[in-house]
Amino acid sequence: MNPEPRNSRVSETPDPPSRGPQLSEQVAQRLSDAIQAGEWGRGARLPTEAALGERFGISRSVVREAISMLRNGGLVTSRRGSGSFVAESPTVSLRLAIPDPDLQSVVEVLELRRPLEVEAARLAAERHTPSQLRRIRNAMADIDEAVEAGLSGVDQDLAFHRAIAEAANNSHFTAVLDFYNRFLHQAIRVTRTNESLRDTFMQQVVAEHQAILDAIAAGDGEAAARAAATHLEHAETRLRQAPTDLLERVEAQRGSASISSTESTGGNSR
Amino acid sequence: MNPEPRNSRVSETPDPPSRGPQLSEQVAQRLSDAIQAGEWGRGARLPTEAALGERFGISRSVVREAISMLRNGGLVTSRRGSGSFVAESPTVSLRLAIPDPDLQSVVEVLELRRPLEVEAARLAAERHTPSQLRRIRNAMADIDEAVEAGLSGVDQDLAFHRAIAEAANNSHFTAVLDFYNRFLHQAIRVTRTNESLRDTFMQQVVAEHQAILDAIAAGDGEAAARAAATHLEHAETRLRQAPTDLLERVEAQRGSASISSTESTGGNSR
DNA sequence: ATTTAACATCTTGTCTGACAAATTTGGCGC
DNA sequence: GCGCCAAATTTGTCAGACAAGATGTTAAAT
Repeated sequence: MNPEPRNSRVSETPDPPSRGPQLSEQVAQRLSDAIQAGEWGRGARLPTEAALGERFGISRSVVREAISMLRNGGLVTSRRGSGSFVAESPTVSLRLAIPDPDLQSVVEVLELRRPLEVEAARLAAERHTPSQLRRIRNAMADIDEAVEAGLSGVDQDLAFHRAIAEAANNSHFTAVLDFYNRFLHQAIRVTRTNESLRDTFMQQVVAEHQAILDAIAAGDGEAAARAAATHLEHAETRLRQAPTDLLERVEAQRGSASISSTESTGGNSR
Repeated sequence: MNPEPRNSRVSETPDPPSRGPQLSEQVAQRLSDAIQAGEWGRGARLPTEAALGERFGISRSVVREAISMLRNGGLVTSRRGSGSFVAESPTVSLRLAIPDPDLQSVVEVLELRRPLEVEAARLAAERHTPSQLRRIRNAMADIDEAVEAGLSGVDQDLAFHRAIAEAANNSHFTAVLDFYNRFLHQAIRVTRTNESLRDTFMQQVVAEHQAILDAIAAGDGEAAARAAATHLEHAETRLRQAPTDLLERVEAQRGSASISSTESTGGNSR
């Protein structure tokens, strides 16, 4: 029964929501700024949704959307019945678009990965625990097994490299390598499943893997680094040898499958 | 005493929302899964919020929250009046918590950064454009300027390293280094502002920077890599020389932020 | 007096309905 | 076919209500 414009209710507008792109985004931005300005310290409970709505002159829905953004950004956490809190450990996030992979972008990613894997191999040689070394060996055996079973062995290959990164005992290596693995997964698979190349390649790959493993087992960091560097250089060479093939296959796959993955919401504990 | 499910209103439940942690999260997960399963291809418009609500047996609010999560995760985009669409280029995200910096975590990050900066220096030597070299020189001059002005020069120092990463002409290097810079910013500042150490340190730092710059300017990738490696090893040494100082300062900064009762069971599920 | 149990209150999560704003669609005249 | 306008569609925002869970207070019990 009140067809008046929606903002006439505010006799004294507490804060005129400036017309703009997205109201909830503006609010999220202002809240984010306020948090980083230290208005509420780490772990502090921030005002209730109703209070924030009044403060910004908006409805609770918008406040909830804004807080949802901050929550997804890792800046706040919410507990039902209790409130929303500034995160104890704010997070920064690095995002990577996953377009249709082309040779250029794959090469760029490999360029970044190479020094990381080399260093990871060096650290793994120096720090690996017995169980970690065992896991690397198992991963290598899994590759053979998968290949003999006629599979591409891509997942097992990635698992091998991941086991090495784990043995470096520095979680950042696994995190970054996992991150870029999501990007490389498809591209690697494309080259590896190329039938004509697989047989000759696999011999090389196995030998190179063995060299890395031996160096790590021997605790020789320098040798492990060299072996890893060699392996990755050869991997790039192998990739470059089948560029047309790569592009063909990618093109064929474009229509149906959307390659991607985002962990928008974290893992469920149960 | 009557725990009748709140969904008794639905005579035929289209899809019983299983009891769980967060309803909207479940829906977001299921939507994410459906997208990755290819139910809707890239750029496709997904069903209206009302339709999704009916499909999952939930209200539009929850659908909106779920879609909001996916949107923040870079998986979908929404256009008012038009609909919500699967993103053309989905993204993966890497997240890093920024706790109160302790020596251990800083060292781990530096361990990851070192091979990246070394490789970036090598690539910069081989690929830099004249304007990029100019920018590196300017950044180095800015450090001196800032230090003479009594500032810490931290921002200028980071800008110097960033200019090198830019000259590598591989965007992933700048992205990852920027990412970890957010983490290191505070820690570096703490050590650098240590008055007693600054004078002697700055001479070393300037000399090491100069060596990197000369190698890059000469186009000598190997020399640039060596100079960068030396610089970063020394940086870690300098950091380790003032561990107590670091911890002191960090402790001093914690006071301002009210650290309320830390729930033992609290933890963070994400 | 201390511990335990019930209660009142507060806060976020979800539901429902409505309207606003922007886009898409269809029809109409030409 | 093309341009223009109105209607239908869809997301964004508002408003109010209840449910679910957490917190703090009070009363009871030992």
